[in-house]
Amino acid sequence: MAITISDIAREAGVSTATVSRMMNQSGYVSDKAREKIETAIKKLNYMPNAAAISLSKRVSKVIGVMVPEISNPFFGEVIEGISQIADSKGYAVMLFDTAEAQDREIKALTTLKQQNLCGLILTPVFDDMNHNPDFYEALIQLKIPVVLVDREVAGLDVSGVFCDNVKGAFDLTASLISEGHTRIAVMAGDQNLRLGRDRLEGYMKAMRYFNQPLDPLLIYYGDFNRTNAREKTIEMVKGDRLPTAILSCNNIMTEGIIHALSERGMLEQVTIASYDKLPWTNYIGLRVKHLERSALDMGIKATQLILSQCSDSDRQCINKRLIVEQKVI
Amino acid sequence: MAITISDIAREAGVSTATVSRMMNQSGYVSDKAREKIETAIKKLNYMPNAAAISLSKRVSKVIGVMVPEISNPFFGEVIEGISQIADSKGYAVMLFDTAEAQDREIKALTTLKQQNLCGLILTPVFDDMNHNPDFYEALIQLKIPVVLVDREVAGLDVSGVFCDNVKGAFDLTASLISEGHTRIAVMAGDQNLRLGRDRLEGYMKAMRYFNQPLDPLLIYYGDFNRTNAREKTIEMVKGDRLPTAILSCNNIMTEGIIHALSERGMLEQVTIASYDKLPWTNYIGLRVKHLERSALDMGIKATQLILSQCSDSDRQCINKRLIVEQKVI
DNA sequence: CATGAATGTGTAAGCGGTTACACATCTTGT
DNA sequence: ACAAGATGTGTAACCGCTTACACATTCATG
Repeated sequence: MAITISDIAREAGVSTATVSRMMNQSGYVSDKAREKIETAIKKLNYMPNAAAISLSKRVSKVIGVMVPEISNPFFGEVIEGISQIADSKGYAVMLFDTAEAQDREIKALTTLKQQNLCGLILTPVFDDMNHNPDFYEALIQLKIPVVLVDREVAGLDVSGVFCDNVKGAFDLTASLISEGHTRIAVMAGDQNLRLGRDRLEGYMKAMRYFNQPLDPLLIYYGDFNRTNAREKTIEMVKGDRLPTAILSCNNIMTEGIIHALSERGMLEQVTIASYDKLPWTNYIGLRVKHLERSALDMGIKATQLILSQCSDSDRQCINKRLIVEQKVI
Repeated sequence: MAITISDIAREAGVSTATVSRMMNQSGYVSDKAREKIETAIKKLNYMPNAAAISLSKRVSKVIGVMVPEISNPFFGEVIEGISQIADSKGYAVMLFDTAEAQDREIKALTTLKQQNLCGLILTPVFDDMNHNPDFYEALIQLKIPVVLVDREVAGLDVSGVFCDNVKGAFDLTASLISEGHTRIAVMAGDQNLRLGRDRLEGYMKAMRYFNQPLDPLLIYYGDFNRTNAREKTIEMVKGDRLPTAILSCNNIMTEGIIHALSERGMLEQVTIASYDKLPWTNYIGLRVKHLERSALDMGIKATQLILSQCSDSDRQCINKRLIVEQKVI
């Protein structure tokens, strides 16, 4: 059987209340008592039971994390950032992979609800409240601090760490234009996601801003996934008038695009610009223009945001909207 | 305030004990009572408090997962597999990233110990008990089911999901030999890890088995990391007698090797065989011989193992050592 | 029809902490 | 020297759920 607070109290010759007060640095504890308790804790190697604490305090030092795809390196890095901070502050991380599926998202939320989590870091499957009302209703009912990562949800008043998607796509497109490209195709992402719409908008904005013709035939609608992007690219290069450059709205689709072009032996003929980097292109000297931002940093910032909201006992904190830097490389 | 079991008991006109018995399908509950309770649960949308359950039962439906590097796609996939099974069985996953650092591993274990986890899936930083005695001592003291993934620890009597590293490296090497290669270099992994030694052994075994000369100058000691492998490869190709093939003992080092060869314009001249696949090579039509195994499957198997041990109340289960399939592609 | 087993239910004591409250004792300022 | 606050500590109720135990029924059987 594990050592309990009563064991410590007995060993130190004080009451459990005093031990508890000292553990929580709440209330008064004399130096003498403190010392005796510390000795007892060391001697018996006492570790408080998290469930008991959670039950009486109604919160635990556990942060919930929900991501739509763990094996996406972007989220891998985000989680790494979260884990770094959480670990160092003595918080644990409870992870849920929603696999981009709404039902798993809902299910995860119910599991989560039973755990007295101190906060939730979330990248939702859908960033539209109307698209997913049950989920968002349940989310609000949780009444715990929530921090969104990467996908902003219009109308949901919680903190978040995002990037400026319009600007990012604008900058990438502008960079292509400045290199003299005129026929620039875009592989847009899922238009059900705000982020997908914003990036497409950034592209269009740049085209207009620099007085480029906006050819609707150069707009391809992918859905952020690899296979689909590959198929769409094959379609794209089938015609006679090849684009000279392609803007890919995320790194996974970029892989599909590269795959398709490589199959056709056209990798040299088309310039690719990718939203988010693809580390491996560097290993083979394939220059892919991309927008770089730090997923690690996004994870770190999100965790700091959550922790500050958790400790803010009176819950008076204003929700913060952090925008991370990103630059064309 | 959340709905508790007493609310349900009152609503259904029974005692909390009956509600609890019905929730746990333990003891007798009449159909009449069962029905009334079910109605009450639906009506009030009751969700039991995990901390309370954990406190009274001394276990929770939470599986601990400790991996040395989340952003490594191999572990990403493992976690995905774990998450799939855990989710479907109503278990939550508590994740710890040890970042290949012993101190973080130890720290994670203490956090973990306080959580009444029902089991732990673990890929340790060091697979040698003597190398890390404190950690393994603490691990055993946990007295919960442990399942190792990928890194076997000699002398630690717990379940695990592994692959046959000697055989894998042997097969890869044999495949290179059968293609007529004679000067086959090997980029060995960290020799502090059993898995590193085993893979090197597989290479040597194959060379001997097929009567190939075993040139010690063809053995390079990497440490499973990319940058190091790149540097070692640059060294390797500097000399006059180039190897015709390189066996890389993991996929991360393979990236470093490809990087080095690509820089030198030698990618075509050397055949690469990699322990574990590199999905992206496929996108650019770069044929890299590799050993394929399913990380997803390893995660799934590990979770099933943990769950079967958790439910095996009398803890009489023998530890199982599962070996996953792998084949040269 | 008596009787022991099977079935069904409630009471109350935990699980390991937290914390309101009561009750000291020690400082101050006057 | 004394009231009033500051400091320090213990008692016991409570967090929400499980479960041993006691007590009722109902059922099958000789």
